[in-house]
Amino acid sequence: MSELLNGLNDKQKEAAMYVDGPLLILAGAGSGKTRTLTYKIAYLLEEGIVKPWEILAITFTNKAAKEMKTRVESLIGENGNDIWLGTFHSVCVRILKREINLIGYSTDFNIFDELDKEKVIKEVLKKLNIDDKVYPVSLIKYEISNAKDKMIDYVKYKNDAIGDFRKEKIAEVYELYQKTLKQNNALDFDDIIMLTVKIFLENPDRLNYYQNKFKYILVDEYQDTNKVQFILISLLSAAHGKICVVGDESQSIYGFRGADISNILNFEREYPNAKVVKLEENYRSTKNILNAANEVIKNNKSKIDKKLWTENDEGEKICYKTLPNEYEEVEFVVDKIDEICKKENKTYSDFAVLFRTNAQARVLEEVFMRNGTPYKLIGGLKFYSRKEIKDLTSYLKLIQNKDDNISLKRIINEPKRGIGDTALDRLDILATENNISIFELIQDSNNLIGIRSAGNIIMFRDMINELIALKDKIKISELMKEVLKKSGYEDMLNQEDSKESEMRFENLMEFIGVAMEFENETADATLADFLDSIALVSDVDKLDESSEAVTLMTMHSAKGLEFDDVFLVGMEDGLFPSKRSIDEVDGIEEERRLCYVGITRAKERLYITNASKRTLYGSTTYTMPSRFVDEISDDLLDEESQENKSLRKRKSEDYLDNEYSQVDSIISSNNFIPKSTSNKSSFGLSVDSFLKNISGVSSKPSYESKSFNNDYTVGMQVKHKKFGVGVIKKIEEEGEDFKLDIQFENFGFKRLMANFTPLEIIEK
DNA sequence: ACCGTCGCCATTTTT
DNA sequence: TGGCGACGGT
Repeated sequence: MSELLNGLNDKQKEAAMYVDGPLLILAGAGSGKTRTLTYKIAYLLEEGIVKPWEILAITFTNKAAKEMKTRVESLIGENGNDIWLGTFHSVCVRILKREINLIGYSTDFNIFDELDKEKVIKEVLKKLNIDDKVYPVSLIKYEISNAKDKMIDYVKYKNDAIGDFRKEKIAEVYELYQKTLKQNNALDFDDIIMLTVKIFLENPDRLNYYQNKFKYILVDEYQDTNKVQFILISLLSAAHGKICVVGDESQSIYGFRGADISNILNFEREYPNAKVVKLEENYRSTKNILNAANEVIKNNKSKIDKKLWTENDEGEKICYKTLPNEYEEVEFVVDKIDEICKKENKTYSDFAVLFRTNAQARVLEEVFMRNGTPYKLIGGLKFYSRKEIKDLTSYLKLIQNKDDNISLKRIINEPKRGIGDTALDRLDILATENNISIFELIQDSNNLIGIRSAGNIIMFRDMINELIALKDKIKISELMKEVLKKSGYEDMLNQEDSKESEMRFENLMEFIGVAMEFENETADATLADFLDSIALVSDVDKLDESSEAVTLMTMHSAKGLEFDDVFLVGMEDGLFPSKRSIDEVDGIEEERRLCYVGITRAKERLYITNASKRTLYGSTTYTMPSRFVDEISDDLLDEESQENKSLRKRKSEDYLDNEYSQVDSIISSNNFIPKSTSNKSSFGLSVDSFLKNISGVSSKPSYESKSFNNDYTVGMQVKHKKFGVGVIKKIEEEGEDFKLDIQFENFGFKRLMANFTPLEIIEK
């Protein structure tokens, strides 16, 4: 036997070496799952059991795929590139690029993101004269996506809907939506998987080819696979059954997206000869943290019998703290981080703050910035959904795929070229009538007779044609620069000459930088490849562990990651577990699994916090601690936290009896605040400040307001009382304030808010 | 055609 | 709270 596997424990070794048939690895959090998978691939290759290109390995994120690839390479040498290693989506796109013409799409296809999708649905609703108040876009999006996850195309959906008026309506939308996508030669996320399966089902020879090609299949995070993904994997492994899936049902947190936990629970039923290996030793966390996780998850009914243990130390007790409001909650976090950093030899990247909803991110950002604590926020405002990035992408998508009407509509009048809605509507109708794309329609100037902006449309068309001619002659990054020049986008931003337009331009430059990086990494990089790659990246993929900053993200995004010290913030019933999950039995179980994921991210220390009063979505409420906190027994908490726990329990009851009703009665009995209209009183006082006046409680701490300060310029030398001398590298507008990126001589890079930071200007 | 303003609405998680 | 669409004025 090879020495290769010496780095594994017995169970891991057993899992790595079993390659004869279906294998289910039940891998608890922190049990060395990725390690086992990596070694398994290395073992397969080194033993000569399969060739690299005969391995199909599917991970949950691109980042995980990349990591695995490098690790395999460092274990066995240089041929990791030939392995088919990627997410379900990236692997399927790769297959579709070869096979999609079998189902009547062309290989130039574009991938539509959520925004494109919504646009199409809105258009369809309008065309079908369906009221989007009765059938909201969000609902339809969800219905279509759900159907596709279950392999239900619009024909079947329509059949199933007979007799149900509502469903019949939705079926109509689904049908036209799908036809529109096809006409645009575009796929949405769900199509990528569903159509791949469709090709296999309709073309046995193609299925056969890939069945023979992939002699060994591995799937990571198996608990998060949905029905179509299950079918895909089953089809591909049907011939030889050489399949290894790894997962942990306790970490299944994507049920809302169609992930089907029964895929993993019933694996042994699907594959009766399957071998099962349980990895139960945890290498990540202290005993206290692990016990807390175990205590929480044991309240779930549906789980496979499995208990994590560790030989690590007990570690510190868990800290549970309640703060008056969400601002002070985060201030506590920031102070704690500073305190630990000072005391111990830790860097900011050892910390993570995890939260349930993205809406919480705003306060986190505000307080971190004000305090000068470097942070990286994952998710939230996505780079690729910024207007300017979407615009440039739309140009590229149209250049790549002339049938993409959605992209064309987005940019035909961006920058403004005097082509308005009336003209566009006419083009749209005409194109639909002739069954061609809008871009094709405007190739013939005769089609534009009678349209006032015909001249402008012709100029637009010629410009795009020129860019199309350039497409294969120059590099992607060069093409992007050409687009910005020829389209007048660059001129538009220059003319605007505001802080905002400057920022937009910088974003575009950053985007071009991404393209350059792509060109360097990928041999023969085509525009299509680039567009696919940006459509399929997630925010976590871009997480840079090396940069010294605290990671702020949702618990969902945190899956698969680990940090020394973890803060779980906003642990309040209604927020976490979320209000909407509380009624559903399975809902609360999924939330509990999410909590389990959150807790098990921590290696050394775990902080759990909540605010007794929280303002979210514009309304302020008094909160109750999360039920998950109750599930952690007292002996795992430090003394102060135990007190807080019992106090808070009583206190929240008190709130309901006394304080809350008191405040409530003041509000309702007082004529200052008209209940029906808004939360502003006739004196312009918000409920917040009103409450502050009567009770001395405020949800936002008040800060001394300084005069509005935007005297700073890039390159200026400044002095901060804590960080000393530094140079301003970047200024970004942020509401009425400015973010300043400053490189300090002794304290490194910081991001500060101009209005909250006392800075002395040393030199201009 | 364009731009600004108003009011309504939802509001979990995302490959 | 804020994002988005509808509407109306220029």
